[in-house]
Amino acid sequence: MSGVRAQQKQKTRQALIEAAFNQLSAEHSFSNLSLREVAREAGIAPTSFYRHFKDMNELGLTMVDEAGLTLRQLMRQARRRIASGGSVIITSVETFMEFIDTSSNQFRLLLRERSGTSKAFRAAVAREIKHFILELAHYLESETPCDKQHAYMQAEAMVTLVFNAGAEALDQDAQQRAELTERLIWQLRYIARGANHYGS
Amino acid sequence: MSGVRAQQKQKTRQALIEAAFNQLSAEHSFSNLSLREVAREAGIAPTSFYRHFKDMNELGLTMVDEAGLTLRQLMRQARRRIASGGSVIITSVETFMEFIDTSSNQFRLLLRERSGTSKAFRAAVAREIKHFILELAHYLESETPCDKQHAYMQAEAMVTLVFNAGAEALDQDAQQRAELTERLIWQLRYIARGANHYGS
DNA sequence: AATTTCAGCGTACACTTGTACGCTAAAATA
DNA sequence: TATTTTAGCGTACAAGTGTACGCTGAAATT
Repeated sequence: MSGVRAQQKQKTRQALIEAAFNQLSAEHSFSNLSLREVAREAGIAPTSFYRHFKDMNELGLTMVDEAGLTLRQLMRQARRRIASGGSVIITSVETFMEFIDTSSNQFRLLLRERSGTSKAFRAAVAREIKHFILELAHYLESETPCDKQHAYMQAEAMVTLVFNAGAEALDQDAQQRAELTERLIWQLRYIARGANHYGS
Repeated sequence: MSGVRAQQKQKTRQALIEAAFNQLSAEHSFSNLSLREVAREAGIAPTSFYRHFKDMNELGLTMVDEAGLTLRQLMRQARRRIASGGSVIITSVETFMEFIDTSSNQFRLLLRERSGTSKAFRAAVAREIKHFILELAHYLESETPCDKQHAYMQAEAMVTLVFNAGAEALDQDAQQRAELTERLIWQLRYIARGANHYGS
């Protein structure tokens, strides 16, 4: 196992994934990608693609997983920052905005495939987001005076708003983003306040 | 003017638009549509398409306008229902869910192109949504004890949640939708409560 | 050392796509 | 009535797509 051979295979597999991410942009969505172009950028022949993925679909699902992983890692980092004494809401929002900024193509993938044309894709993205919501709900339940049900609904609403703000931020400059972020923070406060009122 | 000729032209133009809407579905987004297929379903030769639209893009923007119009008409109807004594939140949500149900392809277009690959599309959808938000903000400002700024942020948050719930509802059966709707209504209450607290 | 496995290649094929070009017939205009 | 306008058609073409098939050489296994 893990010989020169398998190692090289893993390498070009990753090259395919990275090539595909590279080709995502504001003007290019996953469904616009062609197998041939991805293979070209990865430096292999079109037909060699099949040695790694059965389908473009399979590649895509792998990419969703990878983007989800990135997101989860980032939020773990956010939790560390919170533990060492930051505001929950502000730190989370800032961290998420960093994700939009540094991994915009990964975010774009999640954003678009959430309402894309493949049920499997939509399900995969929904799973990632649900993970996110559950984590936040768990936190809210233990740290605030809040019913379990209300904690979940609160978390769901918050994640929805953050995610959507991220989507808007993609098209904006620094100035607009700052305003957007400020509004978002207010909106999260509304929810926190409302949920605590109803859920205790 | 308005002779037999112009009338017929208008008719096939509408046929193109309807053909395109028909071809949208859970598995087929606008960017997957091909000029030829749309022309085929509309019953004209591919090259005749250009007599009506310069581009598939131009068709798409027209479709966004049409979907926005449908939405606006529906919400006007909602306002009438509210005026004759319904709960604001519940009536609005129900009306919106009807829109998802009866015009799902129009909704799908707005939903997807909001984060699609064409800046013009994104802007067009954003415009429709903003219109929506402003209307709601105006209402909230006059009917609840709420700062102008807070009214806007409240409206924005509410519209975001409703829109997103609609997106989720697309993949769900009646049972799940009912649960989703119930959660959504709670979440809107959170926001209303929170905004009224901060904005007065 | 002999054999098997398999990542990557090149060729080939059947399709689909957008659109340029010129024609036709009927409606509109003069 | 004679002329112009134009919605719609058919042909044609270059470009791009996914993928079937068989080969090769080097790594892995026996």
